[in-house]
Amino acid sequence: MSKQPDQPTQYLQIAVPTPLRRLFTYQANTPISQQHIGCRVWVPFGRRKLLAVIATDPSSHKPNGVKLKTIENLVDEQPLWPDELWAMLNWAAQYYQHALGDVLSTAMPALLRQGKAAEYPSQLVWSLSSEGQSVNLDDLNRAPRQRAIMQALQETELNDSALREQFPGSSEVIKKLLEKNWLSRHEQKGQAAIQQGEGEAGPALNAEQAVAVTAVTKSPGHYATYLLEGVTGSGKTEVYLHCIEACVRRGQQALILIPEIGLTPQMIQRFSKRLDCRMGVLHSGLGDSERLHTWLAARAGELDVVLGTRSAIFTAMKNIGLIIVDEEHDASYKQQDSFRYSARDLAIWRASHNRCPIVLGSATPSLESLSNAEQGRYQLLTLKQRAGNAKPPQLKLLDMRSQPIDEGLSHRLLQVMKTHLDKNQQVLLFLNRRGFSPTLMCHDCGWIAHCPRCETNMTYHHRDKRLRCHHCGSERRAELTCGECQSENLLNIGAGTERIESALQQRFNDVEVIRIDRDTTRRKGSLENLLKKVQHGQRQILIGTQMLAKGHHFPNVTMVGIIDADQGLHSPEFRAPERMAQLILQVAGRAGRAEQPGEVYIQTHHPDHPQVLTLIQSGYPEFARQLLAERKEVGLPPYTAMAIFRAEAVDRQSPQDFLQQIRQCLAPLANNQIQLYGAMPAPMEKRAGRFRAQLIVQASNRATLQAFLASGLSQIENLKANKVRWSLDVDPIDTY
DNA sequence: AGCACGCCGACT
DNA sequence: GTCGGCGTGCTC
Repeated sequence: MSKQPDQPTQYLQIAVPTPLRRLFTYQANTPISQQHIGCRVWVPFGRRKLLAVIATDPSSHKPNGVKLKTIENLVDEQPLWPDELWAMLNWAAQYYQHALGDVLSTAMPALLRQGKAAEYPSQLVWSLSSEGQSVNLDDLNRAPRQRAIMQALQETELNDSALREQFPGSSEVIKKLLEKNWLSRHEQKGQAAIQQGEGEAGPALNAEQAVAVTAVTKSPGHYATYLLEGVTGSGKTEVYLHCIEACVRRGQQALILIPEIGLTPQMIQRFSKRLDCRMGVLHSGLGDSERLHTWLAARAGELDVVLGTRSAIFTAMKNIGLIIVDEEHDASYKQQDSFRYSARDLAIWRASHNRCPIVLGSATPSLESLSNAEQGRYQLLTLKQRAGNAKPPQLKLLDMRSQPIDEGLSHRLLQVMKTHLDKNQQVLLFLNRRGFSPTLMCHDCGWIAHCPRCETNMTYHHRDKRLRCHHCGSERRAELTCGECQSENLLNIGAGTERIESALQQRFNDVEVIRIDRDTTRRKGSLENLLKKVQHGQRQILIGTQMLAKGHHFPNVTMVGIIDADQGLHSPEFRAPERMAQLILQVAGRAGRAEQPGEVYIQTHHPDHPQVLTLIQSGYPEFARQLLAERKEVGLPPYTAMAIFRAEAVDRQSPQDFLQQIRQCLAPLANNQIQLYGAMPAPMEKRAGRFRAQLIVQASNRATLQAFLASGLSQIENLKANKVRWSLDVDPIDTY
């Protein structure tokens, strides 16, 4: 492209995908205007070519002191993002103190990140040619790979990626078949990710649900955050569906975020059954080209509803009218590496800047959201009634102190289980610890099997007699003798789900015991199979981890047992009690969904603990109120804003030394609104062979924190962190 | 984060 | 003599 002689050279600020928190100036070789902000460009960067984004207006001022390179080429004619989303991404880079180039890069569908055109991707689709259709498969018995491919294509045509996935390493075979003229190829627009809903009618709303729907839908075009607090089974989804229908009827789009859990397909199915509109779905199982297709369709306004997990918050929308965040307290909304954003918090920003309502739904809202509701920033909507008049489950404590205990199960718990099983009902037991036993110890000398890479015990898995570290994944054959004294007298201390399962199988030998945890659901489809078994069964015992807790319907479960409620009481994590309560109530919510009222038994060694008592006797809202009072007392979030600098290295000392340097950069900038804690070792100092340390920054509010971090970071970035990897986490959800 | 340059140990 | 270990420094 030739440059007009009368035009001064244009200089562009470019956001390059690198962790460096600054923009880079390039010369333009083609006329660029303000309209190009948000367009992708290829740029030379160091010794490589990177796909970057034009971040600001072109300027005719040449910055001095640096040699400038020229952009290679402009990829997009139009900006990738609508203004509102562009604004959100820029804000997020600021707020989370993350490099804009990196933020923009994570906000793009993978194919756009690779430089593919922002057009509906077409797929190569393979089918049999007319000649191929008349081939007799039995003639191909001596070419089994050819036969397999021909057979598959006889049943249905396959797109290129599916074909190569089903028949890995068969490109030569495919070439052969093509030469024989048995195959044909054509380009087809990928449509797979877009579904047309069926618009089936739902149940009538009860009074509380109707109130909630009216509140959310009454003033379109205005921002408000609604905290929809509804116990399990109270029909939050029904409220969502009505709000979405109203939004779509007005001709606007709805964005729905759901947590990253195995039941995404069920949720999708439920939505597509009910909603009579065009729905796009974004989840982890999707291929790159389907993702891009959905993203573009949403941007073009060809979708009415977009449903997806965390990263769906980056979906471009043409006319957004409603955002829903289901299970808003769920930790999976926070990205835990590189760009550590909270999709829930970004969703609130996005709603407020688009002047649309946002609904945060949960049976057990986060303390942040409850406090926002209390202070009038959010509007609280409560659903107390369970659908079909199901009675709320009763929570009962089982005092474990000086009780006879069999493999972690008290005799009282076993008795109650028996009465439920005798009535042909199902019992669900929850234990958030998989494997057989968390500790393998020598009875003679006290030696314990440790992880070589973490400062933790290894968990014994009985099925394959191996020790596994649940923190770093390292594993080995379980020792038969003590590593210190060669004694054969090794003890398994404590119990995980695998051990409970086998103990129950022995005790209730005529009852089917089903274990659901990461170990029994590793294979694709095995979770679905187990769930199906449970759905149709009766007189069964289910034993499982968190996987059981989230969202599934178990209509025949009338009793729930929490095997160990004490884990949350001793953790150094300040959110641990909140998490534990949310988990217990989520599990408790599995009981008594049908006509039979449910019973929930909670085993504890601390039946007098005030937190435990409050949760049992007064319920979650009161429990949360007390926790909030404590947080206020000691100045923890949500009453302060927090950020954590983390550092890790192969040696123990250098992470702490490096954070100490950071502290020295920050200390002079601090005032009485800022507190620094650390550098100190992380709660689990050694993990996966690396030592970790942290420095906590607390400020009286988010704006103060924000300004403080921004002023300190340029200096910090110039520190040389040799061998130390460091990161900054704004609004961390754990100090892990 | 990449990626190259650069300076010291075991190989053909 | 060279292949390659990873320390260090830079990226418009």
